[in-house]
Amino acid sequence: MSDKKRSRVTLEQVAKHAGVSRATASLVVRGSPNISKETRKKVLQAMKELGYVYDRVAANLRSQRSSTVGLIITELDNPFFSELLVGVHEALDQEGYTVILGTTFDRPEKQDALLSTMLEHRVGGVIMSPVPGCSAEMLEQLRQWDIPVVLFARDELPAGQFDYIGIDNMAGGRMAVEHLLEGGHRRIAFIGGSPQSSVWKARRSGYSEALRAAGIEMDDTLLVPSATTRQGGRMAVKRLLQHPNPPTALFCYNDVVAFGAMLGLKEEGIVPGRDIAVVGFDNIQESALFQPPLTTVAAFPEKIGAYAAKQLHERMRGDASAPKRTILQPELVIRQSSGKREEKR
Amino acid sequence: MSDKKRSRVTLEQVAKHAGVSRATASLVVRGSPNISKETRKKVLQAMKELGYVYDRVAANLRSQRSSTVGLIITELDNPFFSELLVGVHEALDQEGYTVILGTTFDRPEKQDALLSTMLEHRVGGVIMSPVPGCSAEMLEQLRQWDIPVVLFARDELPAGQFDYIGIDNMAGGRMAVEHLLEGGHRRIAFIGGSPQSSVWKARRSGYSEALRAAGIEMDDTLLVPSATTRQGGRMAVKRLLQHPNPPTALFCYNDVVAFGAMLGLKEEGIVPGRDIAVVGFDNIQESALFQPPLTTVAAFPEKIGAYAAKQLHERMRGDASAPKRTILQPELVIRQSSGKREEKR
DNA sequence: GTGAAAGCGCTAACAG
DNA sequence: CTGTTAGCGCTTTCAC
Repeated sequence: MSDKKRSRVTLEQVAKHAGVSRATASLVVRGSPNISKETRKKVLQAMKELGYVYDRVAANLRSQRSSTVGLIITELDNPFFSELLVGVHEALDQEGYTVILGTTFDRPEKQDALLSTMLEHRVGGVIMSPVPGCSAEMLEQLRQWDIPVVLFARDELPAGQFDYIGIDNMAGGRMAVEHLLEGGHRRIAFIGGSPQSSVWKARRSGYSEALRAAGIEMDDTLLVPSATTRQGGRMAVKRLLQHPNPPTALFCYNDVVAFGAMLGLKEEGIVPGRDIAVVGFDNIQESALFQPPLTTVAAFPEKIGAYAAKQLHERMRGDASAPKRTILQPELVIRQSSGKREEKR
Repeated sequence: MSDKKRSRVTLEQVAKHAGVSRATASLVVRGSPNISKETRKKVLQAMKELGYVYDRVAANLRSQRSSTVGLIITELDNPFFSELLVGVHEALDQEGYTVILGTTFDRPEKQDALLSTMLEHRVGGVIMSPVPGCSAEMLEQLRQWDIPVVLFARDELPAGQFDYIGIDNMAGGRMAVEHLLEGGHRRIAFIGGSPQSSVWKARRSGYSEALRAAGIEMDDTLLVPSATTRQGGRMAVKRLLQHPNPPTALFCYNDVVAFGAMLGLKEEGIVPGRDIAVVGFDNIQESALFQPPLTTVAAFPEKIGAYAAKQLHERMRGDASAPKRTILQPELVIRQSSGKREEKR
């Protein structure tokens, strides 16, 4: 908390300087059309001379509106999320909102704390990627408070209560595995990620479904969860290599895990894309540049972010219709890590 | 701007419910010690029952303090900046500040607009990575307004006017080039980045100095600026390959450019780390995982961010000493892209 | 220790 | 078109 007390030039002073009333000056500031050209000019002049800065906080307090929105993200070190952030942020910015940023690092307490802080700061709405295990109290409070909340990228919260923007993770998982099946693979592992998360469950369903459709029996020993990091992927692969009957292909929870996995493979002298096929998920920028370039399922983070911003904007403008789920379709991007020779750009 | 008008539970209501005055309730909320245990309990109880949420905005307005700080970053798609963001954000958060985020995309007008918005939102201070060509007016206004501003990562603004945290780019450039010289290279190009930027100039000075010290004549045709992106690095390399007397080593403006450059080289059948040496700058996470792993100059983004946050905090607490420059020392991280066989971890 | 009154900088309603 | 009055939710004197 800052200790400085600052003296602001107030509208009052501007008004006095321009020889009008405070109310008139207020109208000018807000660009009301019902002001004579001359008065406006006088006031604008006075503002400039005095170095007036509009006090949006005071204005919001008085008018009971808000020009800020809260943006809660889980982690920034995964490029998927920073791309997401770019998308939302840019869109919100364009709508004229000021964004208050919060990072949960995937900790529920942190998320609760951030939501509280944001309420205290009178945000007009919140866009968030929820952590698994979000406290019920907090949700209840949000609902009571009835400030619009848009979820994105993950839907850990009870479905149907809030708007949600995300991609079809199940379809994505299916696509990835079908691609591997087409490549002739029969033993396909699903590695990385946390089984508690809704996203993991969805991708895993897609995986299972594709295998089932191909008449392949599920082998739970090929399910190797891990931290959602490079290191996690690396460890998962090492464990998998101990397997008596190891897989010939890996479907990775996401691209970051896939990078880690490929790193681990290389360390063991196994060449991804030749000795073993690897598919990721997200299509973050690096995936095109990794060696070998990563075959992956594109999840369009920036697009998701932009949609989420748009949805929140509508809610904040009064749209009170039932919560809406917007599900984008993922796309398979075939590169070399899955052993195919085609290159799709 | 949200249209919703919300009804908040006010302190007044809490006070009434608890049978005390508003002032007393206020003291309780802020944890004043001069309150009897009993009264406190009553008030806390009332707060809970009514679902009271503290209105920090109203409080700040009245007390003329601020609990928010503005954080202005230039681009998020470069991991260097997202790592920087993590560092600052986390530190600010720990000090109890709420952060308002802005992205300039390296456009001066955008930066001006963001600063204005932040002033309007009564931020108590600003941490920013300035764009080249920051308007003089804005600076003047900031100074007049006299809200603490801490610059980081880049110092485009007139030196000595604001606090600055960064690394020694010149030393970094020198280290990179000296390393290449030790590898026996004589024709070393400096590619990527924008010559207008202070960072570019500093790295370039280090480059020149190292060459001069080695008695090598500068060859300006080996200076190939570009967009600070992978694509930029890729294009720069392609251009350089047309050179009648091409370099045997590349010092890249930063890691992202280096990745692009290596990509471009591979496309031409040239193997970085064997046929040509490549050194980057920043040491972002990916650089350890690229193929070949990138030799680079570590710039410690998270550390810079944390320092910047700390510095701002002190200013906001009233430290009025002269502007301070904090320059961290970079470190060379040798990996395979520069042709050495040692691996430093 | 607690209460009453004033006011942060602005907007909203209503007069004129 | 412009001015007057009231008050957003809180903190801050200053009494008691």
